[in-house]
Amino acid sequence: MPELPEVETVCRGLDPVMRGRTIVAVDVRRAGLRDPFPKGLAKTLMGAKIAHVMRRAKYILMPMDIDQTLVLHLGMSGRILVQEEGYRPVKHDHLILHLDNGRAIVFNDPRRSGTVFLAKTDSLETHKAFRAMGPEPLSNEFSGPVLASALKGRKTEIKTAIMDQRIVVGVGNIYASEALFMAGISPKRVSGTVQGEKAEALVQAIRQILRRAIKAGGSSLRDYRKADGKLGLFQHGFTVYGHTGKACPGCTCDVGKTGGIKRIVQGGRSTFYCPRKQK
DNA sequence: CCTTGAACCTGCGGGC
DNA sequence: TGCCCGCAGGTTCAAG
Repeated sequence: MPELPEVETVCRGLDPVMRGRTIVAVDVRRAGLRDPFPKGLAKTLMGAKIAHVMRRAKYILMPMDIDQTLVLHLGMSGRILVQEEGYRPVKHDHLILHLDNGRAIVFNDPRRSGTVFLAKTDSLETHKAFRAMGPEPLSNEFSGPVLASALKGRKTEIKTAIMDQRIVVGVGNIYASEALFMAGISPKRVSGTVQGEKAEALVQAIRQILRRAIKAGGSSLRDYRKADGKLGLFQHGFTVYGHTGKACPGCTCDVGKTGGIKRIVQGGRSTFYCPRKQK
């Protein structure tokens, strides 16, 4: 499910509710998700005060006053909702944090591809999960030359490369297709050939698409919800994702003849693009 | 080191 | 109605 815009939206929804709050009860409803929950998770969290909520890549970080940071990842189908006091758990609610303001923070994930772990706050960046990560796409550390250099010599197709979190973080299957369309680059292009102007265009496209998606509160296809339970709206802003056979904007060609937007599979994932506009 | 493909898990929609 | 298939926003691991 969630790519950078969705995770960012969830963090923005959680922060005002959780900032400075103390965890007064922890409901661990199964042994783990993709990975087992840390040993003694409930005991560790009990009584801890959350400093604030922030995002790194597609991870949600909750640094606490115990020198540890609670780290959550939503995987494919995860959501985190703010509920009121007296909330009754439903199917796939796996972890619930009760706060001293009466709110319940509920992590629900049907496919259980999400994860929850604890990491030392002062050495977060050296944690296994973050060590090899590429730059944040919306930061100054991400630029045409930086991307070009990361892609140099790579043989994989560009679509696969920009979803590789070591190249740049936060871009997933939807925004990869959308960004490549915006940049006019074929998803099948050998990534090492994306240099110079092409790399610059792709960087600008990735930034633009992610910013616009954040403004819309992310994209709700099936599972994803904002922390208040409402839908994101950027799915209405897709140009190519899921638009197989439709004309792309401004395309004057006859869709009946050209087939319009095409769906292919790369690395086991669907890719959508316009073979005429993307080279 | 790079690249590829499979695996993890549940749910939904389409075709028969 | 039921069954089977393919598909779904991510990451990790093994093997070549």
